[in-house]
Amino acid sequence: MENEAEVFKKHIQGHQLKLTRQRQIILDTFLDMPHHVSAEELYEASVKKNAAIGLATIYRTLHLLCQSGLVQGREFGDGQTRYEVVYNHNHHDHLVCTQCGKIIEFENMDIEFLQEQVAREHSFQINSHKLELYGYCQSCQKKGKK
Amino acid sequence: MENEAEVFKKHIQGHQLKLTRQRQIILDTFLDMPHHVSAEELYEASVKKNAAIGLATIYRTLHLLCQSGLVQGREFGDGQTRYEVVYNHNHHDHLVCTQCGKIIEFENMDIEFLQEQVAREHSFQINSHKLELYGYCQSCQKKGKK
DNA sequence: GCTAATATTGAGAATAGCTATCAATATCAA
DNA sequence: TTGATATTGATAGCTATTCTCAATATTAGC
Repeated sequence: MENEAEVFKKHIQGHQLKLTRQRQIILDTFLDMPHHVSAEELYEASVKKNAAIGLATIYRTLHLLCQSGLVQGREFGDGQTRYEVVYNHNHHDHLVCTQCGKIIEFENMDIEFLQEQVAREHSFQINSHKLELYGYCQSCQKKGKK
Repeated sequence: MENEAEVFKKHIQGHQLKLTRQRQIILDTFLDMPHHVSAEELYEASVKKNAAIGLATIYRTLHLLCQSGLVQGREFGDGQTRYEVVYNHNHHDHLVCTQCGKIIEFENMDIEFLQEQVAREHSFQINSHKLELYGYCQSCQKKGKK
């Protein structure tokens, strides 16, 4: 099984792209961060490692990572796209706390199955889906009661 | 059972707001349009009825309609928010064709039930949720095969 | 039906997140 | 090492939406 860096390298080589210092730094930084980082957060973390990286390069590299199948972007309603590694990870959906912004991942095969069924009923061919449950996490519920 | 205009009027009166000509025109226009219109589309349709309406007022009135519980906004990944009437409508989710943009609504109580269950497992209190299935509708599948 | 207090308006400036542009630079196959 | 070319950072541009503000419309109280 290849690791993430190898997958990326293979994608680069297969598309007459070049493996630059910036791309390596950005990928390394991304892999070290928690899930669901925004472009801005990745930019700040990358700049700490190497002052000479532009925001545009962050966006360009994130697109590349998505195209290589390593990463996927999601919008959780706060206006900015957040990115997470999908390579070697099971598909999952999210619980989003609208109070503190916490994001919890969950997997549920029964829901996935029912989605397929709905699609069949409407002769729809599903490529991807997005399920988010918005509300209050356990600790924000407690805070609300104070 | 109150109609939409009455619900809106009640919301206006209960919040020391004023029932203006523009707000009435915008609500009427909105109710006459199909589901999932964008602010821009509503703006164009409203301007046709009365040339002196600004885009800012459209956005402001849409916020009001959402607050009154009549309307809800959704983002389907094309960058703009689309609005639909939720008052007097059952909750539903969407199949979105990424080729032609067609949006099909569906209801599925089993999925809703499983969502509640997931929330309970994570001690989460759900306020709302969003489920979209992206792919190709029946006619775009056929076009693809040509 | 007036009038005064105040909510609302339209126009355009401002903002946020992201993408395009371009001259300078780094990469890499030969 | 070199030369063709992919990439870069800085910044201008873009789109959807929100903010600002002086002018105007609405409405409660008389």
